[in-house]
Amino acid sequence: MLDHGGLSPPAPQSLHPVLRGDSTDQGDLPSHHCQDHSDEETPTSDELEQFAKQFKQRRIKLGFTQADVGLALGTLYGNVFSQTTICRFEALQLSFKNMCKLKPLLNKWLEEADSTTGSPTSIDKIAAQGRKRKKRTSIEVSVKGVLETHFLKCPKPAAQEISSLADSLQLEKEVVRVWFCNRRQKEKRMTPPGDPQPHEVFPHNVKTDPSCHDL
DNA sequence: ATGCATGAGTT
DNA sequence: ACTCATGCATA
Repeated sequence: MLDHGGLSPPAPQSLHPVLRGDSTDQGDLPSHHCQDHSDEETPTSDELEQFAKQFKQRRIKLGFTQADVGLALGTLYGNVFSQTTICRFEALQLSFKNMCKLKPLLNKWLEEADSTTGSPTSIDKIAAQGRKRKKRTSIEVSVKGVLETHFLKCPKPAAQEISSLADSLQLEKEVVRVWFCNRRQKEKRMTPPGDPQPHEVFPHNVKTDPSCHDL
């Protein structure tokens, strides 16, 4: 009988076919049956955008920090997340697929948080990572500039090129390699660097042919 | 809020 | 060696 009066306001759902023809399929679920549901299922980038915005607003209104949410998700469903991840979700700085995966979780938390008026959020910490993490290498701005220039020229440099670059910049080869990996990931985000709030511009995957030619 | 880093899963 | 999800440490 009708929809359960949960907390879903008449949100304007802009349904637009989000089709991207990139080589590497990210989060394109094959819709077997043409039965579109109200919520659930793969949302569009626009929906994610709106959800993220509302999520942040409500979160703040309820007086929770990003870290609180991440922890709550862990104690509630077993999936602990860091402040970083929550922050990136709100800023849409994750890949489309990743956003889709986290949305249901955060949505659930929202329901609980605003439904439960003053609930004792039992916090539990399960940190046990005895690993020697390398200290964060601070790359100079000038060096970053050089790297960016190279990235524009060739986002996927070969191992040899990385070696040369690392040598020229006086950096560890591994550091340079990781820098390129991270840079590529940035490009794959929903909110690509350089574009504040486009309309529906998805991160187009350029055909990265290994034809960076001579050096 | 963001930069560099790790690790599991792929190609 | 790369991608992808995720986070410690830091700005």
